[in-house]
Amino acid sequence: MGITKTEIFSEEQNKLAVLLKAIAHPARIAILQEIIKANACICGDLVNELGLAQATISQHLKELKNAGLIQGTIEGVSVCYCIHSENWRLLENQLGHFFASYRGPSSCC
Amino acid sequence: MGITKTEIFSEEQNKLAVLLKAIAHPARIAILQEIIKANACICGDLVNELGLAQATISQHLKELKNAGLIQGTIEGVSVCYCIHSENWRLLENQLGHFFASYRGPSSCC
DNA sequence: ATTATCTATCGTAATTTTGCGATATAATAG
DNA sequence: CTATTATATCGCAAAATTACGATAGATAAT
Repeated sequence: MGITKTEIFSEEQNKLAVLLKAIAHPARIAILQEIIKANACICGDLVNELGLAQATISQHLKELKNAGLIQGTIEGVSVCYCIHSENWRLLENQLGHFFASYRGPSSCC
Repeated sequence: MGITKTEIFSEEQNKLAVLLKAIAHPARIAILQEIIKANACICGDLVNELGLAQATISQHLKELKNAGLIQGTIEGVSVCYCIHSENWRLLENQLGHFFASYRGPSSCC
């Protein structure tokens, strides 16, 4: 099929999957790391830093923006991207809880 | 294209992306939550719990196993799956550092 | 106004993902 | 040995993802 059966899962499971999918690509991980490293936001610099075409970078940025992980403000001709701090912290917490919910090895395996 | 350009990214970025992709699906999130909840490992119970076909569940389990997030041991006719505690903690830490590397909002945006 | 620069979008092609029926494999039961 | 049960694999179809050239839109510079 190629279509995920979202109806049978909880809202929380679906939302977490969407956010994780947004990060689950080396280019988008690299973009996020660059944005974090530059602290002040960068923009088309990403095209120079990473070895991807401008259209590709723009598309990845759009996906990260759609997921709410980054936000962009127009700065003259260029666009300044930075982390959406609130959503970033929310995901950080949600993932923290998800991983911490596992409490050590069990009897079998 | 449809092919990710892994050559231009670091080993760390690629590996993290692979692990995140493994979790970035509601069915696999649900499977992991079930395994964690059952503490002692379950197996084909997942087919009953989630509303997916046996072949589909088996495929998701395979992906989680390939990513090293779970492990399965044969228990008679059935297979017992559980969290791979070491790899689980490794990913937990890696993600923790990734999210914590962001240190609050910047000047622009 | 014209030009240059930066970013977004469109269209397309290759590839991957998702889901499942059908079937194969493996282990236990009778 | 045969039947039963549990899981894995195969093959397929639909859909989503990835990447990029071409192009459009918007802003600044001359």
